[in-house]
Amino acid sequence: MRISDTIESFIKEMLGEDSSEVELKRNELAEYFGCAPSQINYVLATRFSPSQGYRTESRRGGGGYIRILRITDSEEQKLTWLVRDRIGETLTEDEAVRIIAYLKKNKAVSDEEAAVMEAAVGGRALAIPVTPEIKGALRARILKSMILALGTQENPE
Amino acid sequence: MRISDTIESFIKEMLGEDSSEVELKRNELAEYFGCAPSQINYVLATRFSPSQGYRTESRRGGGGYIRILRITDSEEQKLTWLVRDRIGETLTEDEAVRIIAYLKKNKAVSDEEAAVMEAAVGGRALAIPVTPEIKGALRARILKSMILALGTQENPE
DNA sequence: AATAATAAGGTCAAAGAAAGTCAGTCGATC
DNA sequence: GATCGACTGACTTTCTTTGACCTTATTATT
Repeated sequence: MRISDTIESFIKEMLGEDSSEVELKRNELAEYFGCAPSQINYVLATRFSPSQGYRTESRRGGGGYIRILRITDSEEQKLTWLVRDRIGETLTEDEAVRIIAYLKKNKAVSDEEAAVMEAAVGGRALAIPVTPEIKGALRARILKSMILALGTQENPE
Repeated sequence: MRISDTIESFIKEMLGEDSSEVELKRNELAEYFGCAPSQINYVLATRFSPSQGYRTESRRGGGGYIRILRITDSEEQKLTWLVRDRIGETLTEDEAVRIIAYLKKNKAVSDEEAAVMEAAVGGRALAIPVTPEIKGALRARILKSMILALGTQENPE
């Protein structure tokens, strides 16, 4: 039996029914399973990557830890793609605001990110002598680019 | 459990709801938590820095103290204003990228926020039939708006 | 008043405690 | 026999904790 699989099961057991989050000590776990600590990282990388529906946080130093989180309901990415398809060639400011609010509500972006995005497509930013058509197109493109940047930012996979 | 975290909570507890200021004795606190006095300084440095919305004053000698103050409109903002003044009426893509890198380096924005910002002023977003002049002005305005949004946004602590 | 003693807090470097990285070994499979 | 997944260990980076020494303020002494 591959030890990686054992560790994987163990963690998934812990995540189990209820909690969608588990915290562990890398060294303890490694000792428990009698393997190299770095193997834990291997397991995380191969079995708990974002594309597999998990996210991990960690901290080094004294009292360090590794936290594994199940990405809850259909994952930011899906939202992202959906929204991206919903944005056409042009966009009013109102529409943009609504879309950003939606992203925020669904935890696809943080409050800060949302603020940045709104600023980028807001009236102040685009107060410039171009036709309304161009402005609309601009808004759509800027928002798309930003959302896309978010999506491709994380997860080196 | 990390003792630094315990001390952090303790202080935040004291700051609590109402008071935005708390005064304490370094040695007393250290003894109370059974740690080296200098650890208090460590906690202050890592958890109550200006960029985290706090400022500290202190005094040595007999009757000395350490005072911790929550800051309302802050230091980091200063960076923000500075940069904002540095951005003129127009901006090339290269300049924008450099400014964003600067913000990132100074921890004024996170990696994600930087990515969003770059996307907003990047070539893809602004690939639209307007003159280079307008594009430059647009870039400057969008970036300014976004940075400004950051400044007024934060401080949920 | 000048000085000495005492009572704080500040600094910094070093040690310790985790976790991360990456290149490379080892089998199994194709 | 080349490739792929599992696994390891040496090295790196990050965060925490401590202690020895420094600076500054107050208080007591002459």
